[in-house]
Amino acid sequence: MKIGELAKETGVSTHTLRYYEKIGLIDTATKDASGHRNYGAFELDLINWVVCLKKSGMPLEKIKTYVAAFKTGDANNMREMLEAHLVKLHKQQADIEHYLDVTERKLASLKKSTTH
Amino acid sequence: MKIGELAKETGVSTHTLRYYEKIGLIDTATKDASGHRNYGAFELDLINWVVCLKKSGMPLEKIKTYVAAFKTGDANNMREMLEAHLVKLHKQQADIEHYLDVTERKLASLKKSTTH
DNA sequence: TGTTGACTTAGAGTATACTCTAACTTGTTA
DNA sequence: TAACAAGTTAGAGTATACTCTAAGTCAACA
Repeated sequence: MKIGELAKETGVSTHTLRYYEKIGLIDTATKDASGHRNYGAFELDLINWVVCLKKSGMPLEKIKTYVAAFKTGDANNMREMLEAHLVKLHKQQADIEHYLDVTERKLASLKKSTTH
Repeated sequence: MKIGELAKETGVSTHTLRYYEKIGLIDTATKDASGHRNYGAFELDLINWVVCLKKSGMPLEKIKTYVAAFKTGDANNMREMLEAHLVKLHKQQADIEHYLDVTERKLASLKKSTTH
């Protein structure tokens, strides 16, 4: 799989994929005969997981640490990070519930005041 | 209420409050005899609402638009924005549910592989 | 009255995460 | 074989949102 296809599959632009390589978030890709990056299922999974972490609010530096723990097989560290991440996700869930509540009440009072 | 107290009440730093004023997100505060910004319940509510929108992922530019609609009394625009925001919040809720699921499964498989 | 802490301004600096440009090479199709 | 799309690099530029600095003013207390 070339970089353009990986970009399509993951929704991450080719620019960003090269950027992730540059900052050391992902390993330097192996290159084919013509010097083009070559990716497989492993990279596809990795990028999708990175996207999942990033979208749930983890900064790239922390994702980098997680990926590094994965690469060195540091399961303890990985488990710790995932557990901390779960806690954050649960907090986000509660926060959003609260924001939904506040927004819904705001909207309701807005509708009320404009119909009278 | 002076800027330091508003900062304490809202959790937004004095630097950031002045920044919000500078970018036009909030109006230039009235000043007391010694030139210090003076805030009341209205500003406290406004900043708390801004924090709520910001924390639920709305960029400052959009918040600015909302606040502007509020100032001009454009209830239609406000309602539209709030409804769009609710949709986004519901999407976020679903996303987080998904991320929780993925993370929990990741953690479970990690624990499994390290205990055997 | 002196010192401490909070306030003021304009403007510079920082952090995060891209995003784009220029100049070039390679692969595929008409 | 010409042209066009997609790949390569190093490095510059952008967007968002702060965050801090310098130099000064003001208010309250010992």
